[in-house]
Amino acid sequence: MGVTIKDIAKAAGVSFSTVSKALRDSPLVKEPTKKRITDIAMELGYQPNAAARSLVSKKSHTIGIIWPTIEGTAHSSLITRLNTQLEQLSYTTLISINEKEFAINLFNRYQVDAILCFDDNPERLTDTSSAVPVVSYGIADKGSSSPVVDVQRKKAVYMATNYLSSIGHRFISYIGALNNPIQDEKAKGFKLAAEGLGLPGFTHQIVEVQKLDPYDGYIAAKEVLESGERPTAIISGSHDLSKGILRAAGECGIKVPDDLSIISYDNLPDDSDTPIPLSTVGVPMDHITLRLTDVLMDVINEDDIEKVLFLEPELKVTDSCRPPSNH
Amino acid sequence: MGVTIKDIAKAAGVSFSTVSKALRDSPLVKEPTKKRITDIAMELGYQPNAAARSLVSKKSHTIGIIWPTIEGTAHSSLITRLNTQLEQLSYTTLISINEKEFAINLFNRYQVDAILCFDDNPERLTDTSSAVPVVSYGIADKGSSSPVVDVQRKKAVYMATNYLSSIGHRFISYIGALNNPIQDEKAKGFKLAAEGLGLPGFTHQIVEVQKLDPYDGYIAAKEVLESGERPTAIISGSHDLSKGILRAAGECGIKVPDDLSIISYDNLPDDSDTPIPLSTVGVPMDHITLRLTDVLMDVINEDDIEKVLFLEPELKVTDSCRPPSNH
DNA sequence: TTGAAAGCGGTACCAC
DNA sequence: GTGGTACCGCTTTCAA
Repeated sequence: MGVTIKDIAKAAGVSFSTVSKALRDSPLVKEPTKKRITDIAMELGYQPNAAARSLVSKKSHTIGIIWPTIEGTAHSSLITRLNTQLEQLSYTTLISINEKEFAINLFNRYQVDAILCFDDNPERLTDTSSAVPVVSYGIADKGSSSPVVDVQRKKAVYMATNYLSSIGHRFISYIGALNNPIQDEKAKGFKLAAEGLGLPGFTHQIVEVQKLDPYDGYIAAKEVLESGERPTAIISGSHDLSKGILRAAGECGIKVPDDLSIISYDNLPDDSDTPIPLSTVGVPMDHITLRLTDVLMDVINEDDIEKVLFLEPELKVTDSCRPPSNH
Repeated sequence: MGVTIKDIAKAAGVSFSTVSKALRDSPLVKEPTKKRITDIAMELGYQPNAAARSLVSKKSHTIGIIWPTIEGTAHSSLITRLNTQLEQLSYTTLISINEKEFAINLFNRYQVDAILCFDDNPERLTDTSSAVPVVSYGIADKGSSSPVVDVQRKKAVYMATNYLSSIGHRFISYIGALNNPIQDEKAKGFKLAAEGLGLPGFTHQIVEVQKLDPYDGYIAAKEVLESGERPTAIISGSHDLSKGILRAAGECGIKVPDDLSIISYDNLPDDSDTPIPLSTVGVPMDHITLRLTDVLMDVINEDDIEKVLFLEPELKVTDSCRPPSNH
């Protein structure tokens, strides 16, 4: 097996406790000694043993992320950012794709300092006991005992719907998935706003897709736009869906925003991979990353933590939105 | 912090070494004692400390997977299967999305038993030194010192191309990505076969896409099929691309397989989410999973390991292929 | 400024 | 069958 501090101690002719201090850059070791030791460590390719270290220090400087829905690809971008951000706070990230309970146990055994759980199914109340603090990214749940960060998807789509009606739209469609609680939230926001408006002659429509790829948006939009009576505005459940919707509009000879307004639920910064800049609504990814790492640091330091943290969605209106032309 | 075997020992009125044995189901402990101890452990919610355990046993029963290209979503399905398969071998899986060198160091510190690296960039020769054995999934590379499992993407597409020409096709298009070495391999196989055929009047064409979503396949196929002279067969770089291609064909009034044959590069089992069953070529996902876990177990047990393991692609011909109608 | 020694939570090998 | 004890590699007092 690998090189230990004892090997280094022998090579440097000092005691192993001196090596330990030197490697942790302790001021208790004289500079020349320190340099000699670090040089030898480098040369020998020393890697500190995380097991031994976390055993004694009770800290691993590691965050465990539970991500059972890997195949959905939903959170990959957020996880990448979190990984980067945590690295800057000198934490490393470990991911498990096992289901919640199993992964929590796994990370408890590994003594990670905190766990972040992407739980698409917040319903189950089974609050697995965990010595390590757990933070969930999902939907605020009254019953949950661990902190939850909620990006208020319902509110986001609600805001978008109200905005579109406020500038005159009277027939709005929502295209999105309904097949899990997270996605369903968005549709709920749409329904809530549309039904709440109570405007005479106002029409709304929910079109379900199974996946959130551009392709699904394309298919759904084709159906919507080729039917007799068509909406003057579409709200889409994701950026990718919107790409497909844009293409469908193009093929149907429908101009955005002249004949059709589009708002996309989206956390991504505008990466301009669409023909026109899309109007979006949602909590910007950077906010999510920052707040999530904040909460993780808080639970690690046992600071006072609010049980539920609602992040505020933002509506960014661009050229993809305009009052309907017939008004 | 958590419950330790000493807490259990105290509660059960036995020594902590007895607890250790009982929990590992050693035959050296009398049944009633064992039961009493395991009951107490359960009640107290005992979780063995992985750090302590791997420190002394030098084994963690954990495999580290390095997956820097998380956002590409390419390997998610394979990773899910690996996770399941390894679980059955009583290994747990930990994933890092950091870049290779960093992740290797991380997993070395964590004393995982073996590392599996999804390295899309096998060119860089920097063979990071690792006390833990590393297995790569990628492209066989003469220089590499650690075992590589190669699914021979080039050969797979080569086989598909030759098959299509053997049944009479004289104009074949390849639709796929070229933007990384892995994807490029497939295009190389196509080119190699097409140019090697040396048939008079044989035409081939490579159409590049940036991503492997159905949408990209749709766009590319539209272009190909709407041009004047069009191919009688298309080989596609992925299952998802093929879905888009099928749709494009449908919209252009081109019948598969009557007017157009399609073979898809694919490792997935037929999940029949296409209107007609697609012909596929590639190493079946189950083979990959099995061989990969085999190799991992081998390196762990220090069995003799072949440095390079080529897996054989299979061509599965279904109703999406047929000789061109004008022949 | 350095070294010695006591653990951290387990496993495994001894005695009894 | 059970308990005692010596580690695993490291951090952290406390003495020298």
